Amino acid sequence: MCGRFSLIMEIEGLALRFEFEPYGLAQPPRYNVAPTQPVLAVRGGEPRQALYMRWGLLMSGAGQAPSGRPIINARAETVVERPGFRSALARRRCLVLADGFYEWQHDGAGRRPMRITLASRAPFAFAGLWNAWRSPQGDVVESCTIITTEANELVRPIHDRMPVILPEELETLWLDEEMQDAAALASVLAPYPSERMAAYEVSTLVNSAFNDGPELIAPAEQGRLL
DNA sequence: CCAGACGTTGTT
DNA sequence: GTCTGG
DNA sequence: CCAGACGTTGTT
DNA sequence: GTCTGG
Repeated sequence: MCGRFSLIMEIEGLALRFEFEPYGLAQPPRYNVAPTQPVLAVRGGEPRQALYMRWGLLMSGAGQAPSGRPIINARAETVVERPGFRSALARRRCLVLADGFYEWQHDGAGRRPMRITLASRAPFAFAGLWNAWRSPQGDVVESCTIITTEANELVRPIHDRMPVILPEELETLWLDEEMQDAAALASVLAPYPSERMAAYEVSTLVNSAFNDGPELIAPAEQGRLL
């Protein structure tokens, strides 16, 4: 799954790479983005729109409170058929920007945090869905979820699920609101190729969502490399 | 019809 | 909202 | 995802 | 164990 990630590049670089206007967006380097925190998302249209959304989709109740816990992930294998995701998949797709994500490898009693990046170390986009929930007071909360799929060969020793990273050439397709072919959308939600990714062990400092700094992405002493 | 869930992960 | 269960 | 709290009553 | 908060 994907429950923690990083986004370190400055906003101007992200704006060039993902084709949005950076004005008004402050993006401090984030080494430990956790559920319920704001994430930088890009929506389709001309031009594309970048904004912050709360991570964890608030499933809309009938106007009162959001129902249940926020949903930080959606399964690619079932997202097409789930009622709760249906309208978001049709009309509210987005990119969630990142440059690495963390998975905890469980062995015996222990747990080792691993950081997984592109081999190039370039930033990338998770396939996301978003939602707008209006509170009784009239406030609109925009929230999003990250789609997951089965792990590729690189990630499988660490964990059996991984987030969907969109190949750069498919980002526009994912954001295209005219695209309504469910089979075509589902085919986009595939594991990213192992040979273009890398993984290494990091310090358990990343375990606490209160920690955030460059030391979180430093390779662990005598840590594993994949 | 209304009421109540709606999601994932991991662990057992 | 939209779907399932009663 | 992980970390950390988790409860009431009455009395001070 | 289970729930909430980040």
